[in-house]
Amino acid sequence: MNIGDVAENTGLPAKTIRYYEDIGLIKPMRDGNGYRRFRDQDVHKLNFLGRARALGFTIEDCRTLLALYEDETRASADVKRVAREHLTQIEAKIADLNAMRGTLSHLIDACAGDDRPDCPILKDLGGKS
Amino acid sequence: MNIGDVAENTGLPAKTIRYYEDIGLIKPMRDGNGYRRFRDQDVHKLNFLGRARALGFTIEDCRTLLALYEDETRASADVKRVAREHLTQIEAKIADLNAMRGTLSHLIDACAGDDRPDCPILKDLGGKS
DNA sequence: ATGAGGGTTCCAGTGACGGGAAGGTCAAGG
DNA sequence: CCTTGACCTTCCCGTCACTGGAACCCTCAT
Repeated sequence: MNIGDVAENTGLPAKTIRYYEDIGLIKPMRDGNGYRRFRDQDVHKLNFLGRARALGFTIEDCRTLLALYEDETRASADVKRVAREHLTQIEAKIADLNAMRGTLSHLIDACAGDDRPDCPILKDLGGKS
Repeated sequence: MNIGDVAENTGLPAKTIRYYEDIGLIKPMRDGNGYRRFRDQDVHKLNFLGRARALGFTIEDCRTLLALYEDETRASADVKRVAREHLTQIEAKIADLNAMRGTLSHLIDACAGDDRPDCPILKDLGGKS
């Protein structure tokens, strides 16, 4: 399989696939003409990576998870720890965003949104609360 | 005021303040020795920027908001539009993160987290659901 | 004179790619 | 045989909002 077919199959852009090779996540073979040749195992890894990235894992987490995936002697505790730490990050981000949303929607509700200059949003940002 | 005092007053790192000057958000004066000299209006702008950034507005949004802030003839509708668009982005992000959190916590709950290799997290990422 | 503690500029790096240039390869059609 | 168009390759720059660090200047106290 060439990179275009793999891109279509995995849903990952060709650029991303090349990037993943660059940083050593996958190691496809090469044909005589220099084209990358992807075996099933490469495609499988890419699907793994795509799903892990979709769950928000960083590339370094993905590297770790992939290594655990390939290691038949892994302890599931190691996987779980990585996942739990990531979950903690996600929850922290959600909390931050919820705080922003709360403040913002409050301010938006208070703003007339007409052609007059008075604006509680700017008033708040300006510190005159 | 020199940059160090401004940094302390606003809570913004000196590096960030220099960056904001670089990209034209503020235009502090210069002393004879080349040091930046910040007037109250500069400090005020920086506080504005700090608060807007804390609400998650992009730098370009901040530029827009600052321009509106300075424009006595603005329409609050313009401010509100910027804020609403940002709120939409935030809500989209929250939705994404909530979806991730749901899947992740599900998988984490299903994982024994012991020294055995069996792991529903990896099984899911591997596509064998 | 020296040292500490400001300040300055400029360059490189972050994460995870995306855009685009310049060029090699391949299969099909005229 | 030649061309065309769709692939593929590498390489470098840009993103966003900074952060770190090097190399250097200024000021004041000892």
